[in-house]
Amino acid sequence: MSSTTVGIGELVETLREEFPRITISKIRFLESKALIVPSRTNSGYRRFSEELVARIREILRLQRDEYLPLEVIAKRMERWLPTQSVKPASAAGPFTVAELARAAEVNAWLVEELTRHGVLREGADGYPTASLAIVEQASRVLELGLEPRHLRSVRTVAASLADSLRGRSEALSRSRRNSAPVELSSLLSSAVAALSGLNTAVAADEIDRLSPS
Amino acid sequence: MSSTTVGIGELVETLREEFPRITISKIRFLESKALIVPSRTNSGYRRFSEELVARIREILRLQRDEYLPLEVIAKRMERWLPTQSVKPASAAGPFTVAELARAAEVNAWLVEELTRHGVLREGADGYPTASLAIVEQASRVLELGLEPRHLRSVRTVAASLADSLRGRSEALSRSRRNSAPVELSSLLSSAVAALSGLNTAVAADEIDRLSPS
DNA sequence: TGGTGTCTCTATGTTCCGTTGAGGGTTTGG
DNA sequence: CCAAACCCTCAACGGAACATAGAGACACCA
Repeated sequence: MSSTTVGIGELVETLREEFPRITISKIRFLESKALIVPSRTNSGYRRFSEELVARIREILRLQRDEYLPLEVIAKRMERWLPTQSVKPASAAGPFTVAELARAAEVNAWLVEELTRHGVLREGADGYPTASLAIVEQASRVLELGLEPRHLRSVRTVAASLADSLRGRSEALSRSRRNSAPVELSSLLSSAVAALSGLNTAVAADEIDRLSPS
Repeated sequence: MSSTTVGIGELVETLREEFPRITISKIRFLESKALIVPSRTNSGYRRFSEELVARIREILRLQRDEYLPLEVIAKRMERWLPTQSVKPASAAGPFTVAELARAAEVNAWLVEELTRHGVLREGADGYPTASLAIVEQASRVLELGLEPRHLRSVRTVAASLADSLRGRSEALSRSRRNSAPVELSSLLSSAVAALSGLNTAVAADEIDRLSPS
């Protein structure tokens, strides 16, 4: 129950490895912008849980690698990471088809289509929580004219990606000093960013192939 | 040879449809930051070619949708779009395997692997110019531990994407007042951004599936 | 020729992203 | 119990990026 927490000094010490320019005042600044909500000791000192440390890493990474303004990061993170520990979660699974469709504001048939094509996976007790984000994102893509069947391979890619990242994460964990669980989600973000660059390049080539200028 | 050009007033008029807050002074500002280099009449008036208009659209889109700072946009665009019309192009195809490997600073075997798995396509006279970007992006992805074979499906997705976008582009062109070729590359960027959101969501689900917390 | 469009250049404004410093509590260990 | 190290809040400051506005002058078209 009682997971470990660190103070702001130790936190910055830890983060400095990956983000050399981090400072205590920047952490406080992030709190002032409501991107993080550390807990406090009785005397008012901030305490940072492991979860929160991971969240901060992700915030810094989004800022560094994707140049996102903090406001946008805040919006993006509120979907899938708790500010502190308890999340009302826009909605939590497992879902039924109807619940999922309702939560994502799409037709039930879309959920079924996505399932048929393996984009969504249905667990024993229904669709897992992550399904909601998937449906939402998929519907954005489909607005562009793609068909659900075109999305089949997304699952395939994701599976190999996840697999290779797990391996990498374990390797990193072993090589580092000690604990530092090396957040999978952080690795994942980097990987997806890289993949999306590749997607762009190949799609550009594809367009070129079909209608060479 | 002599394609049409527009003045700065007409340009802003045109862009306002998609970017309501655009102003003449912002266009001049973009030029001052070297993101665009319009040609000039003898008397010094700016003239904007269709190509350049497309480029400006893309700049504004990157700024609006992906929140990129102008400096980053500049860097990103210098790869694949001409500032004006002639591009030195970091290198232009068609390439041989060796040339491509050299330009992308990778081993020749990687080029061959990528070809074997359909990520790269070889034209009659060699690898097309777009191949360079593909190899560069792919090598970034592979650093994360994926294997070339995992990238197979990237081409598949890109192909359906390109196909559906072409259809959409034609539809849009027809429905709009007149010319406005509706830049494929701009549509493409939006689509890839959407796809990358989906990738993230599915990969997160995949990680969750393998090691449920 | 006059009205509108465009030019350059300089000044001003806004927002984001922090940093600094004053003034004052807390913790730890010798 | 006291010093050194750590942490707190709050308000002021600062720089860079992103524009906007206006003055003064030339260009273009009727």
